[in-house]
Amino acid sequence: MGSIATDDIRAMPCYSIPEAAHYLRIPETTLRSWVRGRKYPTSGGDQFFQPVIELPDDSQNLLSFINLVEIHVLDAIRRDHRISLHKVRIAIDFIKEELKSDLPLAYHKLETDGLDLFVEEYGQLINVSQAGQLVLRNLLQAHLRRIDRDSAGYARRLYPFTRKRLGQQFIEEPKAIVIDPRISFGRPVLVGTGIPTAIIAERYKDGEAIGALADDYGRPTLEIEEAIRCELYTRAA
DNA sequence: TGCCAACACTGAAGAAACCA
DNA sequence: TGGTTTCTTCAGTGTTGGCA
Repeated sequence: MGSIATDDIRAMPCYSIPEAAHYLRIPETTLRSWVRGRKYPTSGGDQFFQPVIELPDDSQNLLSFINLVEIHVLDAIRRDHRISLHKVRIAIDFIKEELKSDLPLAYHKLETDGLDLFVEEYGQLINVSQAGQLVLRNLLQAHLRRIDRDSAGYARRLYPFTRKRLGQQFIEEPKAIVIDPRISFGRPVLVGTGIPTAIIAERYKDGEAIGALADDYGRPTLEIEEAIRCELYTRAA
């Protein structure tokens, strides 16, 4: 059975909704709906949109690192391939049952057995073509490749996307930024260092040149640019 | 105490999916 | 095919907490 201890640092609530939305480049309101649900008006009165992601503590609006990974995967399924949330819920329930895991979106079996199960279930739900299944598979794999796992198969590190999405171009983005709950309180840092991207972006905003920052930290210019992109991304970008 | 920023909540609109 | 429902997003308002 796939589950994670509640005292595991990865299951601790530590990311606010705006913060998680920023790191994962998802509209804040969408993320809020996914984790808290929301009511919406219908002709027969208000209905409630059920949350898709379960927070570690319902009384706090804080996400865990595991939630971050789940949303990273959900985002690939939902937004990049435009699968309706209704179908996503059905497919998630299906793989949850098949994988015997409470956290199917954050569990390694999604990458092995689950991906095919999901594609298979998704195919049954909407009768997707072989070509469509291949595209879905590639997109999901691109997102899953950005997750490092421990020996038990649970997400240990996440390499968030830092660039604006243009079709499938983002699939080959460099893994320059990492979110690791054991480093810098789980805030994004340059890979292989403990240097928070927020510090780099702050210095850049204060007028320091990218080249100077690269020299100062002894890191390639590309990494500094990725750090700045990660932090200074806005919806208008 | 008042100001400000960040966050939370919700109405409304529009697009997409669903269904008879 | 058209009405209804679902979902996403924008925009506006309310709340809360930090700070001078």
